Amino acid sequence: MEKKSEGGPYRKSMQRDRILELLRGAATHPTANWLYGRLRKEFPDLSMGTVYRNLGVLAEQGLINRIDFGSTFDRFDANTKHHYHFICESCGAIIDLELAIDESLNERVNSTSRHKARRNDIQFRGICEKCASKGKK
Amino acid sequence: MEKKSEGGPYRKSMQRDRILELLRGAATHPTANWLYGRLRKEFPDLSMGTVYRNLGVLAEQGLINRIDFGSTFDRFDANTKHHYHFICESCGAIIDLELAIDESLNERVNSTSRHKARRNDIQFRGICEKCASKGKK
DNA sequence: GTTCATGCAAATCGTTTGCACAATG
DNA sequence: CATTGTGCAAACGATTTGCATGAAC
Repeated sequence: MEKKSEGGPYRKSMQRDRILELLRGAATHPTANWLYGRLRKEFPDLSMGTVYRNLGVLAEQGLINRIDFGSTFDRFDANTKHHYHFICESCGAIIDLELAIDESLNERVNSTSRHKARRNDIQFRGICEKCASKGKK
Repeated sequence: MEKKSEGGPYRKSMQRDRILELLRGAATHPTANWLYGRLRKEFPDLSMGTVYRNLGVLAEQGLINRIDFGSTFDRFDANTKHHYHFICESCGAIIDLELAIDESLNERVNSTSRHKARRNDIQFRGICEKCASKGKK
């Protein structure tokens, strides 16, 4: 609802750079804890506080998005252009889809109700490519 | 990911009945805390534990759904048939839409990727009827 | 009466924050 | 050197759980 107006004059930090790199390289959408586990190998005494603080900064800079549906954990996404998600019901992965954004869906809302829809987000649920090929369920 | 297989032989309880009634009567999607505040008038020494436990039971029975996007709170929904949501960017309300479910969207995913989509959930964002009529930007 | 539901309080979990020190510009 | 970033630990807020008592069947 509110806007945190702006971002200060950020400095460079190894930890932050690596968090962004990991997020950019990740096929799915890591949790803070996954990043923490990953980064602790490079920064043995990294703290969760640092991970969260940097995720906050990166989000403020618009370099990543915080997404949260379903699970108890927040997940983070370095793909900041508008896109839909696929959630695998078998392995839990959250995958970015290439599918074009369909703005015309907004008009369905606007013509059948008095709400003014400006944007829509879709999560598809089913079995992801990987799980499907494993024949898992 | 996991399935909690089943629901035991539940007994009747005033508190649970009222929680379900309140959820059914609610236009938007209450949080546990809203229910707690509301119910404390009828059950002065109600505890949060009871609210959460009952929400869990109702969800297990398939009578309500737990939904959580965005906010820090879980919200609950007594409308268990598949439907899309509208989230007001002005007042934060989460509103059920009448809009027909569009299964054909799944096919777009299935033809452009190797994932198998079975279901899709859409959240529209914008300004709700109420806020729009108030002229609140 | 046996089992489930309750209220209470403590515990848990993910996330945030205060602080003193280290690193950046 | 002024300020931002860090690690640590404590704080936080939402949710969960253990336990003794009370209600449902």
